[in-house]
Amino acid sequence: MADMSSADWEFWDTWMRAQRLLVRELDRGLQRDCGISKAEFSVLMTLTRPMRVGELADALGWEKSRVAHLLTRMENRGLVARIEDGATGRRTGVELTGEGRRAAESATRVHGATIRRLVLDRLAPEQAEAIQAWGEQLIGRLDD
Amino acid sequence: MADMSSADWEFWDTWMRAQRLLVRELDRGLQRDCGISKAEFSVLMTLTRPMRVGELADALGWEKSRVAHLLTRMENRGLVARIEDGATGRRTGVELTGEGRRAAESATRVHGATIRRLVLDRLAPEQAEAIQAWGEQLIGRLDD
DNA sequence: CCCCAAGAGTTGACGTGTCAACTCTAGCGT
DNA sequence: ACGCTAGAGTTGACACGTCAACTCTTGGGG
Repeated sequence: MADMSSADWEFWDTWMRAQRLLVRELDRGLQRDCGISKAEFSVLMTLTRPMRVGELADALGWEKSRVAHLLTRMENRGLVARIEDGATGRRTGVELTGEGRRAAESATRVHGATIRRLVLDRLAPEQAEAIQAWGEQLIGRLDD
Repeated sequence: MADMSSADWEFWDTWMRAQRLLVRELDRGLQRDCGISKAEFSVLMTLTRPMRVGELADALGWEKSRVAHLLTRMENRGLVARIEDGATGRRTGVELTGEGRRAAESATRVHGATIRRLVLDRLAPEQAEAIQAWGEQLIGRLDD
C-alpha cells in the first residue's frame, strides 16, 4: 500500500479544517439563536415521543453514556423529563417537556435555515450526490 | 428561502453521522497505535521547527487558548518543550522534544495508512473532487 | 426458592474545546 | 522617563464525549 503523497495530506488537512469550521459555525449559531448545542438539537429532533434511554441512544447511533450525560444536563435545564414508574419509583424512560417541544420547533426552523444557507444552497446536485454516497458508504462500513 | 425537505434533513443526518463515525475511528486508531490524539497529531505535524505559540495557532487555524491547553498537556507528557529566554526566564516559544519527534514519525506512517485505507482508497475520483471543492469553498467562506 | 448472569442505566475520572478574564511585556506618544 | 494600550500567552469555569466501573432489575437454571 502506497504512502500518503503530499497532495493526499493536503486533501486531508483541507477536509478536516473545513469540517471543523463548519461544525463550529453551526454550533455557534444554534447556541446564539436557540440556546442549545448541536447534540441537544439532535436529541430534541429524535425524542418525538416518550421512549427508553437505550432506544434513544440506538436511534441516534450514540453511546448510552453520552446520552445519559446529555440528558442529565438537559433535564437540569428543563428541556426533558425522566419518566418515573409510580410504583417502584424507578426511571423507565424520558420525554420532552413543553419547553423542550418549544425549543425543538424554533430550532428546527432556525437551524434548518442555517444548514440550507451554509451547505445545501452551495452544493451542486452532483456534489451532493457524491458526498451522500460517501457518507452512506462510511456508515455501512464503520457502524458495527 | 425554502424550508428543509425531509430528504434534506436525511442528507444532513447521514452526513453528520458518517463524519462522527469516521473521526471516532481515526481517533481511536491513533490513540491505540501511537498513544496520541488527532489534535496532538496535528501539532506534531505542524511543529517542524521551534516557533511561537501564536504562529502555531495560526498555522493550525485554531484558537490560541486551545493550543495553550493542548501544549500544556503535551508538555506534561514530554512531547513538546517550552523555550525559555535565558535572561528574563519568560517563555518565547515551543519545540518538539526527541520523544515528540519520534512519535511524529511513527504516527505519520500509521495514521497515513489508516486514512488511506478508510478514506482515500474508497473515494472515486469524482467524489474526491467534489469533497475537495466543497472543503475549499467552506474554508474560503468561513475562515474570517 | 435462591443465586447469578445479562442487560439497562448511571456515575466518575479524564481529556478535550470554548469563552471570558487575566497577566505580562513591548512599544508608543507625550 | 512615565503611563497607556495592544498583543501574546495563560488560566479558570464550564460543556462535552469516552471509557470503565458501578447499581439495579430481571429472567433463568440449579
